[in-house]
Amino acid sequence: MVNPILMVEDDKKIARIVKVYLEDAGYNVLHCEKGRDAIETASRERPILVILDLMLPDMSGEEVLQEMKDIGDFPVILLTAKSAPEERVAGFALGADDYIVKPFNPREMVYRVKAVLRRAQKTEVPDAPVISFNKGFLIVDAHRYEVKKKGVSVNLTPTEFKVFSTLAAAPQKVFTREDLIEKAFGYAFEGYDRSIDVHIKNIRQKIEDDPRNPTYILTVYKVGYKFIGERDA
Amino acid sequence: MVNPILMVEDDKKIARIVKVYLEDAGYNVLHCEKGRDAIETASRERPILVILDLMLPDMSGEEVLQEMKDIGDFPVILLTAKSAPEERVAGFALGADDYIVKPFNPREMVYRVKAVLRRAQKTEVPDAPVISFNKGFLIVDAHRYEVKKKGVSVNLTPTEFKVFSTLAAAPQKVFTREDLIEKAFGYAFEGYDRSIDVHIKNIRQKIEDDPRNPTYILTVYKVGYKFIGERDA
DNA sequence: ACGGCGTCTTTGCACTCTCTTGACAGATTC
DNA sequence: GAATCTGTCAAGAGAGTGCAAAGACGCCGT
Repeated sequence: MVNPILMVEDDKKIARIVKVYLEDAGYNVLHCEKGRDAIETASRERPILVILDLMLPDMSGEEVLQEMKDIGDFPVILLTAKSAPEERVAGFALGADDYIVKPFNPREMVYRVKAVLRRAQKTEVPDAPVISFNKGFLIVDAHRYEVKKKGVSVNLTPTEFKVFSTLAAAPQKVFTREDLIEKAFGYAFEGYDRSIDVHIKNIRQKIEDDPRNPTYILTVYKVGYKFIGERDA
Repeated sequence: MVNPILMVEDDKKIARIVKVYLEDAGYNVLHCEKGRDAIETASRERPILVILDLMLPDMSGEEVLQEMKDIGDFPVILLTAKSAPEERVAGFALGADDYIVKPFNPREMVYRVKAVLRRAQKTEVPDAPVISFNKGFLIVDAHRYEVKKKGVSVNLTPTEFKVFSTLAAAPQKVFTREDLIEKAFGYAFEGYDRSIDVHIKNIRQKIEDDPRNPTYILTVYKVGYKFIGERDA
Protein backbone atom coordinates (compact mmCIF):
# COMPACT_ATOMS: atom_id res chain seq x y z
CA MET A 1 0.00 0.00 0.00
CA VAL A 2 1.23 3.44 -0.89
CA ASN A 3 1.79 5.87 1.93
CA PRO A 4 -0.99 8.38 2.36
CA ILE A 5 -1.37 12.10 1.87
CA LEU A 6 -2.05 13.86 5.14
CA MET A 7 -4.53 16.70 5.04
CA VAL A 8 -4.75 19.08 7.98
CA GLU A 9 -7.89 21.17 7.73
CA ASP A 10 -10.52 22.12 10.26
CA ASP A 11 -13.18 23.14 7.77
CA LYS A 12 -15.08 19.92 7.20
CA LYS A 13 -16.56 21.01 3.93
CA ILE A 14 -13.24 21.79 2.37
CA ALA A 15 -11.74 18.63 3.81
CA ARG A 16 -14.43 16.55 2.17
CA ILE A 17 -13.90 18.07 -1.24
CA VAL A 18 -10.15 17.75 -1.10
CA LYS A 19 -10.46 14.15 0.00
CA VAL A 20 -12.81 13.21 -2.80
CA TYR A 21 -10.63 14.69 -5.48
CA LEU A 22 -7.41 13.23 -4.18
CA GLU A 23 -8.92 9.80 -3.78
CA ASP A 24 -10.26 10.06 -7.27
CA ALA A 25 -6.73 10.66 -8.40
CA GLY A 26 -5.70 7.43 -6.71
CA TYR A 27 -4.27 8.71 -3.46
CA ASN A 28 -4.91 7.47 0.01
CA VAL A 29 -5.92 10.38 2.23
CA LEU A 30 -5.70 10.86 5.97
CA HIS A 31 -7.46 13.74 7.63
CA CYS A 32 -6.70 15.65 10.83
CA GLU A 33 -8.50 18.67 12.13
CA LYS A 34 -5.93 19.81 14.63
CA GLY A 35 -2.28 20.60 14.53
CA ARG A 36 -1.30 18.38 17.45
CA ASP A 37 -3.13 15.49 15.88
CA ALA A 38 -1.48 16.12 12.57
CA ILE A 39 2.03 15.96 13.96
CA GLU A 40 1.35 12.69 15.72
CA THR A 41 -0.26 11.21 12.66
CA ALA A 42 2.59 12.32 10.45
CA SER A 43 5.24 10.77 12.63
CA ARG A 44 3.29 7.55 12.75
CA GLU A 45 2.08 7.24 9.17
CA ARG A 46 4.96 8.82 7.24
CA PRO A 47 2.81 10.53 4.61
CA ILE A 48 4.25 11.20 1.19
CA LEU A 49 2.86 14.73 1.30
CA VAL A 50 1.15 17.06 3.75
CA ILE A 51 -1.56 19.54 2.83
CA LEU A 52 -1.69 22.06 5.63
CA ASP A 53 -4.23 24.73 6.40
CA LEU A 54 -2.54 27.70 8.03
CA MET A 55 -5.56 28.56 10.16
CA LEU A 56 -6.04 25.86 12.72
CA PRO A 57 -7.92 25.93 16.00
CA ASP A 58 -5.19 24.75 18.35
CA MET A 59 -1.88 25.99 17.01
CA SER A 60 -0.52 28.25 14.31
CA GLY A 61 0.11 26.76 10.94
CA GLU A 62 3.66 28.05 11.04
CA GLU A 63 4.40 26.00 14.13
CA VAL A 64 2.91 22.91 12.61
CA LEU A 65 4.91 23.41 9.44
CA GLN A 66 8.10 23.78 11.43
CA GLU A 67 7.49 20.59 13.34
CA MET A 68 6.56 18.71 10.20
CA LYS A 69 9.88 19.63 8.70
CA ASP A 70 11.61 18.53 11.87
CA ILE A 71 10.10 15.12 12.20
CA GLY A 72 10.34 14.04 8.63
CA ASP A 73 10.89 16.74 6.05
CA PHE A 74 7.71 15.83 4.23
CA PRO A 75 6.80 17.88 1.21
CA VAL A 76 4.19 20.40 2.35
CA ILE A 77 1.54 22.33 0.45
CA LEU A 78 0.05 25.24 2.35
CA LEU A 79 -3.61 26.05 2.14
CA THR A 80 -4.84 29.43 3.19
CA ALA A 81 -7.41 32.15 2.86
CA LYS A 82 -4.86 34.88 3.27
CA SER A 83 -3.41 36.00 0.03
CA ALA A 84 -1.20 38.70 1.47
CA PRO A 85 2.24 38.44 0.00
CA GLU A 86 3.99 38.44 3.33
CA GLU A 87 2.14 35.27 4.25
CA ARG A 88 3.18 33.70 1.04
CA VAL A 89 6.82 34.45 1.48
CA ALA A 90 6.81 33.39 5.10
CA GLY A 91 5.42 30.05 4.05
CA PHE A 92 8.07 29.46 1.44
CA ALA A 93 10.76 30.64 3.82
CA LEU A 94 9.67 28.02 6.31
CA GLY A 95 10.11 25.38 3.72
CA ALA A 96 6.71 24.90 2.16
CA ASP A 97 6.84 23.37 -1.29
CA ASP A 98 3.78 25.07 -2.69
CA TYR A 99 1.00 27.36 -1.73
CA ILE A 100 -2.68 27.30 -2.61
CA VAL A 101 -5.03 30.16 -1.85
CA LYS A 102 -8.67 29.53 -1.02
CA PRO A 103 -10.97 29.42 -2.75
CA PHE A 104 -9.23 27.08 -5.12
CA ASN A 105 -10.02 24.89 -8.05
CA PRO A 106 -9.89 21.24 -6.91
CA ARG A 107 -8.40 20.08 -10.16
CA GLU A 108 -5.63 22.60 -9.87
CA MET A 109 -4.96 21.33 -6.40
CA VAL A 110 -4.61 17.78 -7.67
CA TYR A 111 -2.28 19.05 -10.33
CA ARG A 112 -0.10 20.80 -7.80
CA VAL A 113 -0.01 17.76 -5.58
CA LYS A 114 1.28 15.77 -8.49
CA ALA A 115 3.80 18.44 -9.38
CA VAL A 116 5.18 18.59 -5.86
CA LEU A 117 5.42 14.83 -5.64
CA ARG A 118 7.14 14.65 -8.98
CA ARG A 119 9.65 17.23 -7.88
CA ALA A 120 10.25 15.60 -4.52
CA GLN A 121 10.87 12.27 -6.15
CA LYS A 122 13.07 13.53 -8.92
CA THR A 123 16.56 12.25 -8.49
CA GLU A 124 19.26 14.78 -8.17
CA VAL A 125 21.86 15.08 -10.83
CA PRO A 126 24.87 13.26 -9.40
CA ASP A 127 28.00 15.17 -8.43
CA ALA A 128 29.70 13.99 -11.54
CA PRO A 129 27.09 14.40 -14.23
CA VAL A 130 29.30 12.66 -16.75
CA ILE A 131 31.02 9.40 -15.94
CA SER A 132 33.31 7.70 -18.39
CA PHE A 133 34.44 4.06 -18.33
CA ASN A 134 37.03 1.93 -20.04
CA LYS A 135 38.72 4.73 -21.92
CA GLY A 136 35.53 6.30 -23.12
CA PHE A 137 34.05 3.03 -24.26
CA LEU A 138 31.02 3.66 -22.10
CA ILE A 139 29.80 7.08 -21.02
CA VAL A 140 26.97 7.94 -18.65
CA ASP A 141 25.75 11.51 -19.04
CA ALA A 142 23.18 12.64 -16.51
CA HIS A 143 22.50 15.99 -18.14
CA ARG A 144 21.68 14.44 -21.43
CA TYR A 145 19.92 11.49 -19.89
CA GLU A 146 22.00 9.41 -22.15
CA VAL A 147 24.39 6.49 -22.23
CA LYS A 148 26.91 6.18 -25.01
CA LYS A 149 28.61 2.98 -26.02
CA LYS A 150 31.49 3.27 -28.42
CA GLY A 151 30.24 6.72 -29.20
CA VAL A 152 26.79 5.49 -30.11
CA SER A 153 23.92 6.78 -28.06
CA VAL A 154 21.92 4.04 -26.35
CA ASN A 155 18.29 4.78 -25.74
CA LEU A 156 17.39 3.87 -22.15
CA THR A 157 14.03 4.48 -20.54
CA PRO A 158 13.94 6.70 -17.44
CA THR A 159 13.84 3.77 -15.07
CA GLU A 160 16.55 1.93 -16.90
CA PHE A 161 18.69 5.01 -16.83
CA LYS A 162 18.26 5.44 -13.10
CA VAL A 163 19.04 1.82 -12.38
CA PHE A 164 22.05 1.81 -14.61
CA SER A 165 23.48 5.10 -13.41
CA THR A 166 23.04 3.96 -9.84
CA LEU A 167 25.08 0.89 -10.56
CA ALA A 168 27.65 2.82 -12.53
CA ALA A 169 28.10 5.43 -9.83
CA ALA A 170 29.81 2.78 -7.70
CA PRO A 171 31.59 0.28 -9.92
CA GLN A 172 32.23 -3.17 -8.46
CA LYS A 173 29.85 -2.51 -5.60
CA VAL A 174 27.02 -4.96 -5.26
CA PHE A 175 23.52 -3.52 -5.00
CA THR A 176 20.61 -5.54 -3.70
CA ARG A 177 17.34 -5.19 -5.51
CA GLU A 178 16.08 -3.19 -2.61
CA ASP A 179 18.97 -0.79 -2.92
CA LEU A 180 18.12 -0.28 -6.53
CA ILE A 181 14.44 0.16 -5.89
CA GLU A 182 15.18 2.75 -3.28
CA LYS A 183 17.51 4.72 -5.50
CA ALA A 184 15.59 4.41 -8.69
CA PHE A 185 12.01 4.68 -7.55
CA GLY A 186 12.08 6.22 -4.12
CA TYR A 187 10.58 4.70 -1.05
CA ALA A 188 6.95 4.55 -2.03
CA PHE A 189 7.37 1.70 -4.47
CA GLU A 190 4.96 -1.11 -3.83
CA GLY A 191 5.83 -3.71 -6.40
CA TYR A 192 7.88 -6.87 -6.37
CA ASP A 193 11.62 -6.68 -6.63
CA ARG A 194 11.42 -9.02 -9.58
CA SER A 195 10.72 -6.11 -11.82
CA ILE A 196 14.32 -5.09 -11.24
CA ASP A 197 15.32 -8.31 -12.97
CA VAL A 198 13.38 -7.25 -16.00
CA HIS A 199 14.95 -3.85 -16.07
CA ILE A 200 18.38 -5.42 -15.78
CA LYS A 201 17.55 -7.71 -18.63
CA ASN A 202 16.45 -4.81 -20.79
CA ILE A 203 19.51 -2.77 -19.94
CA ARG A 204 21.72 -5.69 -20.80
CA GLN A 205 20.09 -6.10 -24.15
CA LYS A 206 20.83 -2.52 -24.93
CA ILE A 207 24.34 -2.33 -23.55
CA GLU A 208 26.00 -5.72 -23.53
CA ASP A 209 27.68 -7.09 -26.59
CA ASP A 210 26.26 -10.49 -25.78
CA PRO A 211 23.30 -10.03 -23.44
CA ARG A 212 23.37 -13.71 -22.51
CA ASN A 213 26.94 -13.42 -21.32
CA PRO A 214 27.04 -10.04 -19.67
CA THR A 215 30.33 -8.35 -18.98
CA TYR A 216 29.16 -5.00 -17.68
CA ILE A 217 26.33 -5.89 -15.34
CA LEU A 218 26.99 -9.08 -13.43
CA THR A 219 24.60 -11.04 -11.26
CA VAL A 220 25.67 -11.82 -7.74
CA TYR A 221 23.69 -14.86 -6.86
CA LYS A 222 21.34 -14.42 -3.93
CA VAL A 223 22.43 -10.82 -3.47
CA GLY A 224 21.94 -8.55 -6.40
CA TYR A 225 23.81 -6.93 -9.24
CA LYS A 226 27.02 -5.06 -9.79
CA PHE A 227 28.53 -2.99 -12.53
CA ILE A 228 32.02 -3.75 -13.76
CA GLY A 229 34.09 -1.01 -15.29
CA GLU A 230 37.23 0.92 -14.87
CA ARG A 231 36.50 4.55 -14.40
CA ASP A 232 38.46 7.02 -16.48
CA ALA A 233 40.17 9.93 -14.83
CA MET B 1 34.14 42.87 -3.98
CA VAL B 2 30.85 41.62 -5.34
CA ASN B 3 29.21 43.73 -7.98
CA PRO B 4 26.38 45.88 -6.69
CA ILE B 5 22.65 45.89 -7.07
CA LEU B 6 21.45 48.99 -8.86
CA MET B 7 18.23 50.53 -7.62
CA VAL B 8 16.46 53.10 -9.77
CA GLU B 9 13.80 54.89 -7.74
CA ASP B 10 12.89 58.53 -7.37
CA ASP B 11 10.91 58.18 -4.16
CA LYS B 12 13.54 58.76 -1.50
CA LYS B 13 11.59 57.08 1.23
CA ILE B 14 11.16 53.86 -0.67
CA ALA B 15 14.75 53.97 -1.81
CA ARG B 16 15.96 54.20 1.74
CA ILE B 17 13.92 51.22 2.90
CA VAL B 18 14.96 49.06 0.01
CA LYS B 19 18.57 49.98 0.55
CA VAL B 20 18.50 49.12 4.23
CA TYR B 21 16.96 45.73 3.67
CA LEU B 22 19.22 44.76 0.82
CA GLU B 23 22.34 45.83 2.67
CA ASP B 24 21.10 43.89 5.64
CA ALA B 25 20.95 40.90 3.38
CA GLY B 26 24.57 41.43 2.47
CA TYR B 27 24.27 43.21 -0.85
CA ASN B 28 26.06 46.30 -2.01
CA VAL B 29 23.50 48.82 -3.28
CA LEU B 30 23.80 51.70 -5.71
CA HIS B 31 21.03 54.22 -6.05
CA CYS B 32 19.96 56.40 -8.96
CA GLU B 33 16.95 58.66 -9.12
CA LYS B 34 16.81 59.18 -12.83
CA GLY B 35 16.71 56.94 -15.83
CA ARG B 36 19.57 58.58 -17.68
CA ASP B 37 21.72 58.31 -14.60
CA ALA B 38 20.81 54.70 -14.16
CA ILE B 39 21.87 53.70 -17.63
CA GLU B 40 25.22 55.37 -17.27
CA THR B 41 25.78 53.82 -13.87
CA ALA B 42 24.80 50.40 -15.12
CA SER B 43 27.19 50.46 -18.03
CA ARG B 44 29.97 51.58 -15.73
CA GLU B 45 29.33 49.43 -12.67
CA ARG B 46 27.99 46.25 -14.24
CA PRO B 47 25.46 45.49 -11.50
CA ILE B 48 24.41 41.93 -10.82
CA LEU B 49 20.78 43.00 -10.74
CA VAL B 50 18.68 46.08 -11.42
CA ILE B 51 15.62 47.08 -9.43
CA LEU B 52 13.71 49.50 -11.59
CA ASP B 53 10.82 51.78 -10.76
CA LEU B 54 8.60 52.16 -13.78
CA MET B 55 7.58 55.70 -12.91
CA LEU B 56 10.58 57.94 -13.29
CA PRO B 57 10.79 61.71 -13.76
CA ASP B 58 12.88 61.86 -16.88
CA MET B 59 12.07 58.88 -19.02
CA SER B 60 9.63 56.00 -19.09
CA GLY B 61 10.56 52.88 -17.24
CA GLU B 62 9.99 50.87 -20.39
CA GLU B 63 12.66 52.81 -22.21
CA VAL B 64 15.08 52.37 -19.37
CA LEU B 65 14.37 48.67 -19.25
CA GLN B 66 14.96 48.38 -22.95
CA GLU B 67 18.28 50.13 -22.75
CA MET B 68 19.34 48.09 -19.75
CA LYS B 69 18.76 44.95 -21.72
CA ASP B 70 20.74 46.36 -24.59
CA ILE B 71 23.81 47.38 -22.70
CA GLY B 72 24.21 44.35 -20.58
CA ASP B 73 21.18 42.10 -20.27
CA PHE B 74 21.14 42.49 -16.50
CA PRO B 75 18.44 40.70 -14.57
CA VAL B 76 15.73 43.28 -13.86
CA ILE B 77 13.05 43.43 -11.22
CA LEU B 78 10.34 45.98 -11.91
CA LEU B 79 8.86 48.06 -9.18
CA THR B 80 5.58 49.82 -9.75
CA ALA B 81 2.42 51.24 -8.33
CA LYS B 82 0.36 50.03 -11.24
CA SER B 83 -1.06 46.66 -10.58
CA ALA B 84 -2.91 46.30 -13.83
CA PRO B 85 -2.24 42.91 -15.32
CA GLU B 86 -1.40 44.34 -18.74
CA GLU B 87 1.44 46.28 -17.18
CA ARG B 88 2.67 43.10 -15.72
CA VAL B 89 2.64 41.28 -18.99
CA ALA B 90 4.23 44.19 -20.81
CA GLY B 91 7.02 44.20 -18.28
CA PHE B 92 7.71 40.54 -18.71
CA ALA B 93 7.55 40.87 -22.46
CA LEU B 94 10.26 43.50 -22.32
CA GLY B 95 12.45 41.07 -20.49
CA ALA B 96 11.89 41.81 -16.84
CA ASP B 97 12.67 38.90 -14.57
CA ASP B 98 10.19 39.72 -11.88
CA TYR B 99 7.65 42.29 -10.88
CA ILE B 100 6.87 43.81 -7.50
CA VAL B 101 3.85 45.99 -6.85
CA LYS B 102 3.92 48.86 -4.37
CA PRO B 103 3.29 48.91 -1.58
CA PHE B 104 5.36 45.84 -0.92
CA ASN B 105 6.80 43.97 1.96
CA PRO B 106 10.56 44.54 2.10
CA ARG B 107 11.19 40.98 3.14
CA GLU B 108 9.33 39.73 0.15
CA MET B 109 11.47 41.95 -2.01
CA VAL B 110 14.66 40.50 -0.58
CA TYR B 111 13.27 37.05 -1.16
CA ARG B 112 12.57 37.81 -4.79
CA VAL B 113 15.95 39.38 -5.31
CA LYS B 114 17.56 36.21 -4.10
CA ALA B 115 15.33 34.10 -6.27
CA VAL B 116 16.12 36.06 -9.40
CA LEU B 117 19.84 35.95 -8.69
CA ARG B 118 19.72 32.27 -8.06
CA ARG B 119 17.96 31.72 -11.32
CA ALA B 120 20.15 34.07 -13.30
CA GLN B 121 23.21 32.20 -12.17
CA LYS B 122 22.22 28.90 -13.55
CA THR B 123 20.77 30.21 -16.76
CA GLU B 124 22.37 28.98 -19.92
CA VAL B 125 23.97 31.94 -21.52
CA PRO B 126 24.66 31.49 -25.17
CA ASP B 127 28.18 32.85 -25.36
CA ALA B 128 27.50 34.10 -28.84
CA PRO B 129 24.40 36.01 -29.83
CA VAL B 130 24.38 34.05 -33.04
CA ILE B 131 24.58 30.29 -32.93
CA SER B 132 24.97 28.21 -36.02
CA PHE B 133 24.26 24.50 -36.32
CA ASN B 134 24.94 21.77 -38.79
CA LYS B 135 27.13 23.79 -41.09
CA GLY B 136 24.86 26.78 -41.20
CA PHE B 137 21.79 24.71 -41.84
CA LEU B 138 20.15 26.24 -38.80
CA ILE B 139 20.99 29.61 -37.34
CA VAL B 140 19.70 31.16 -34.14
CA ASP B 141 20.15 34.91 -33.91
CA ALA B 142 19.41 36.29 -30.48
CA HIS B 143 19.83 39.89 -31.53
CA ARG B 144 17.31 39.73 -34.30
CA TYR B 145 15.03 37.34 -32.50
CA GLU B 146 15.22 35.22 -35.56
CA VAL B 147 15.82 31.65 -36.63
CA LYS B 148 16.98 30.75 -40.11
CA LYS B 149 16.71 27.34 -41.66
CA LYS B 150 18.59 26.72 -44.89
CA GLY B 151 18.91 30.46 -45.17
CA VAL B 152 15.18 30.99 -44.93
CA SER B 153 13.90 32.98 -42.02
CA VAL B 154 11.43 31.11 -39.83
CA ASN B 155 8.81 33.18 -38.11
CA LEU B 156 8.69 32.17 -34.47
CA THR B 157 6.54 33.92 -31.89
CA PRO B 158 8.36 35.47 -28.92
CA THR B 159 7.57 32.56 -26.65
CA GLU B 160 8.53 30.01 -29.22
CA PHE B 161 11.80 31.80 -29.77
CA LYS B 162 12.61 31.82 -26.08
CA VAL B 163 11.86 28.15 -25.72
CA PHE B 164 13.82 27.23 -28.78
CA SER B 165 16.84 29.38 -28.03
CA THR B 166 16.96 27.99 -24.52
CA LEU B 167 17.12 24.49 -25.92
CA ALA B 168 19.63 25.46 -28.56
CA ALA B 169 21.93 27.17 -26.07
CA ALA B 170 22.79 23.75 -24.67
CA PRO B 171 22.52 21.15 -27.39
CA GLN B 172 21.91 17.56 -26.28
CA LYS B 173 21.05 18.67 -22.78
CA VAL B 174 17.64 17.63 -21.58
CA PHE B 175 15.38 20.35 -20.20
CA THR B 176 12.36 19.54 -18.11
CA ARG B 177 9.20 21.46 -18.78
CA GLU B 178 9.80 23.32 -15.58
CA ASP B 179 13.28 24.29 -16.70
CA LEU B 180 11.81 25.70 -19.86
CA ILE B 181 9.08 27.57 -18.08
CA GLU B 182 11.60 29.07 -15.73
CA LYS B 183 13.97 30.13 -18.44
CA ALA B 184 11.47 31.26 -21.00
CA PHE B 185 8.89 32.94 -18.81
CA GLY B 186 10.46 33.51 -15.43
CA TYR B 187 9.28 31.74 -12.35
CA ALA B 188 6.23 33.99 -11.96
CA PHE B 189 4.45 31.91 -14.57
CA GLU B 190 1.36 30.24 -13.20
CA GLY B 191 0.21 27.91 -15.87
CA TYR B 192 0.33 24.21 -16.56
CA ASP B 193 3.42 22.65 -17.99
CA ARG B 194 1.38 21.11 -20.74
CA SER B 195 1.43 24.40 -22.59
CA ILE B 196 5.11 23.72 -23.19
CA ASP B 197 4.05 20.70 -25.20
CA VAL B 198 2.02 22.92 -27.42
CA HIS B 199 4.85 25.36 -27.97
CA ILE B 200 7.14 22.49 -28.82
CA LYS B 201 4.61 21.20 -31.29
CA ASN B 202 4.34 24.61 -32.94
CA ILE B 203 8.09 25.04 -33.08
CA ARG B 204 8.43 21.62 -34.64
CA GLN B 205 5.92 22.46 -37.29
CA LYS B 206 7.94 25.48 -38.22
CA ILE B 207 11.38 23.97 -38.03
CA GLU B 208 11.29 20.24 -38.61
CA ASP B 209 11.26 18.78 -42.07
CA ASP B 210 8.77 16.20 -40.90
CA PRO B 211 7.11 17.46 -37.71
CA ARG B 212 5.79 13.99 -36.95
CA ASN B 213 9.30 12.59 -36.96
CA PRO B 214 11.34 15.32 -35.38
CA THR B 215 15.09 15.32 -35.73
CA TYR B 216 15.96 18.62 -34.08
CA ILE B 217 13.82 18.66 -30.97
CA LEU B 218 13.51 15.24 -29.40
CA THR B 219 11.23 14.14 -26.61
CA VAL B 220 12.80 12.40 -23.64
CA TYR B 221 9.97 10.42 -22.20
CA LYS B 222 9.04 11.35 -18.66
CA VAL B 223 11.75 14.00 -18.55
CA GLY B 224 11.46 16.73 -21.12
CA TYR B 225 12.93 17.83 -24.41
CA LYS B 226 16.34 18.26 -25.92
CA PHE B 227 17.75 19.92 -28.98
CA ILE B 228 20.01 17.92 -31.25
CA GLY B 229 22.51 19.73 -33.34
CA GLU B 230 26.17 19.99 -33.96
CA ARG B 231 27.38 23.46 -33.30
CA ASP B 232 29.56 25.08 -35.91
CA ALA B 233 32.84 26.63 -34.94
C1' DA C 1 -15.54 51.68 -27.60
C1' DC C 2 -15.62 48.17 -31.02
C1' DG C 3 -14.00 44.30 -33.52
C1' DG C 4 -10.49 41.74 -35.98
C1' DC C 5 -5.95 39.77 -35.36
C1' DG C 6 -2.10 37.29 -33.47
C1' DT C 7 -0.50 34.90 -29.57
C1' DC C 8 -0.72 31.99 -25.56
C1' DT C 9 -3.18 28.71 -22.64
C1' DT C 10 -6.39 25.16 -21.76
C1' DT C 11 -8.69 20.99 -22.65
C1' DG C 12 -9.98 16.48 -24.28
C1' DC C 13 -9.05 12.62 -27.08
C1' DA C 14 -6.08 9.52 -29.39
C1' DC C 15 -1.98 7.41 -29.44
C1' DT C 16 2.48 5.88 -27.75
C1' DC C 17 5.68 4.36 -24.50
C1' DT C 18 6.82 2.28 -20.23
C1' DC C 19 6.39 -0.58 -16.19
C1' DT C 20 4.69 -4.43 -13.85
C1' DT C 21 3.30 -8.99 -13.46
C1' DG C 22 2.83 -13.92 -13.89
C1' DA C 23 4.27 -17.99 -16.01
C1' DC C 24 7.76 -20.78 -17.32
C1' DA C 25 12.47 -22.01 -18.61
C1' DG C 26 17.10 -21.97 -17.33
C1' DA C 27 20.80 -21.52 -13.89
C1' DT C 28 22.99 -22.14 -9.42
C1' DT C 29 23.78 -23.98 -5.03
C1' DC C 30 23.93 -27.64 -1.69
C1' DG D 1 18.46 -33.83 -7.98
C1' DA D 2 15.66 -30.69 -5.32
C1' DA D 3 15.02 -26.23 -4.01
C1' DT D 4 15.77 -21.77 -4.81
C1' DC D 5 17.05 -18.02 -7.54
C1' DT D 6 17.39 -15.67 -12.02
C1' DG D 7 16.41 -14.88 -17.19
C1' DT D 8 13.02 -14.21 -20.50
C1' DC D 9 8.75 -13.22 -22.70
C1' DA D 10 4.45 -11.09 -23.72
C1' DA D 11 0.28 -8.87 -22.37
C1' DG D 12 -2.35 -5.45 -19.86
C1' DA D 13 -2.78 -1.37 -17.30
C1' DG D 14 -1.28 3.04 -16.54
C1' DA D 15 0.99 7.22 -17.38
C1' DG D 16 2.98 10.58 -20.71
C1' DT D 17 2.84 12.91 -25.05
C1' DG D 18 0.95 14.69 -29.73
C1' DC D 19 -2.43 17.15 -31.57
C1' DA D 20 -6.34 20.04 -32.79
C1' DA D 21 -9.69 23.16 -31.55
C1' DA D 22 -11.57 26.46 -28.62
C1' DG D 23 -11.15 30.00 -25.19
C1' DA D 24 -8.76 34.04 -23.13
C1' DC D 25 -6.23 37.93 -23.60
C1' DG D 26 -4.05 41.97 -25.08
C1' DC D 27 -2.92 44.65 -29.34
C1' DC D 28 -3.91 47.31 -32.65
C1' DG D 29 -6.60 50.39 -36.09
C1' DT D 30 -10.90 52.36 -36.99
